[in-house]
Amino acid sequence: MDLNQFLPYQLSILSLKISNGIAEHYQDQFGINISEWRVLVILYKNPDITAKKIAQLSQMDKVRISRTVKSLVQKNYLTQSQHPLDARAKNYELNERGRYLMRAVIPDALRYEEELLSQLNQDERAQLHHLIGKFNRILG
Amino acid sequence: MDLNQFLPYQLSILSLKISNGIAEHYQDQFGINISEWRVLVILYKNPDITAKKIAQLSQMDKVRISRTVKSLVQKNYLTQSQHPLDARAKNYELNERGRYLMRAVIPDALRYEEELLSQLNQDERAQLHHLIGKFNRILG
DNA sequence: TAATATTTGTTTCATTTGTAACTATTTTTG
DNA sequence: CAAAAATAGTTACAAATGAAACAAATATTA
Repeated sequence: MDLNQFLPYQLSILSLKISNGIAEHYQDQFGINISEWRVLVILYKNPDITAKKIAQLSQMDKVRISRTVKSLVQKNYLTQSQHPLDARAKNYELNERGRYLMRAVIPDALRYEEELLSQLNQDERAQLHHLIGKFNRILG
Repeated sequence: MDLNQFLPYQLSILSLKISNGIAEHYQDQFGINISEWRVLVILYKNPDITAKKIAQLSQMDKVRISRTVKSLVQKNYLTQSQHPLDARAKNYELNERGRYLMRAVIPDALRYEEELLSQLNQDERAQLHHLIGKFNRILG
């Protein structure tokens, strides 16, 4: 048995390389971590949603969401407001500063992705897309 | 920008699913974690090597190796011996109990991998292999 | 060969993370 | 409608992690 040929190992190494690279880049360039980045992306497209909804959309757990929105409010990228129907919940949305940040961050992210994908030809891209979909179906 | 279509995000979710599944399985079945599992696999094929060599082969950092071999020695799966030429280093190898464990763990791991791969046809397997190799080359 | 630099491995410390317990509120049910 | 159950979110605690400092030994170099 060769560790380097073992699929789960290969995948974890690969994904670690990619996400460490991104994490470092975002920390340096924008002072945000991956959790914060994910929540910001979600809120950019989905304004005025609760932590629960963020959790659903990001696949992050509620503790992490709680900490992340707290930090983003402190950094003054989000505004919090009472949920109109549920006193337990709060709604979150990007404030002007948050939207400004995202107008820089998102093109940057897409550029990074495009740079990765640009090394693949059309067939390889399609295969990648297909395989990711398939694994997600397999793994639930 | 859709988080769910963003490649680095998809990869990290995927790899997390796979490695969490495995981690839980190994903890339940054999009482070992992923770090321990990796070091055991390395030592199964490479007896009598130093922590440094383990680090090279596993791509784990030296702190993690140090802790992992310590724990494996405590759990009595490894024997430690002085390195003959370098007083700073120790050699590690599986003892009988460690080899016994690995004779159970390795087929189990390969079965898991095979179960994953069995859901792919021959073309898809080849594509997967190709893409992993390509990404590793791209990302260094 | 003595001084300096490098290497091997461990420990310390701060950070991240997840589980479980908790509070507060809302929903369900008898 | 009151009691019980469920839900939204936070906090407390413990485990995992990594960077940096460290000790000990080896290698280099002047």
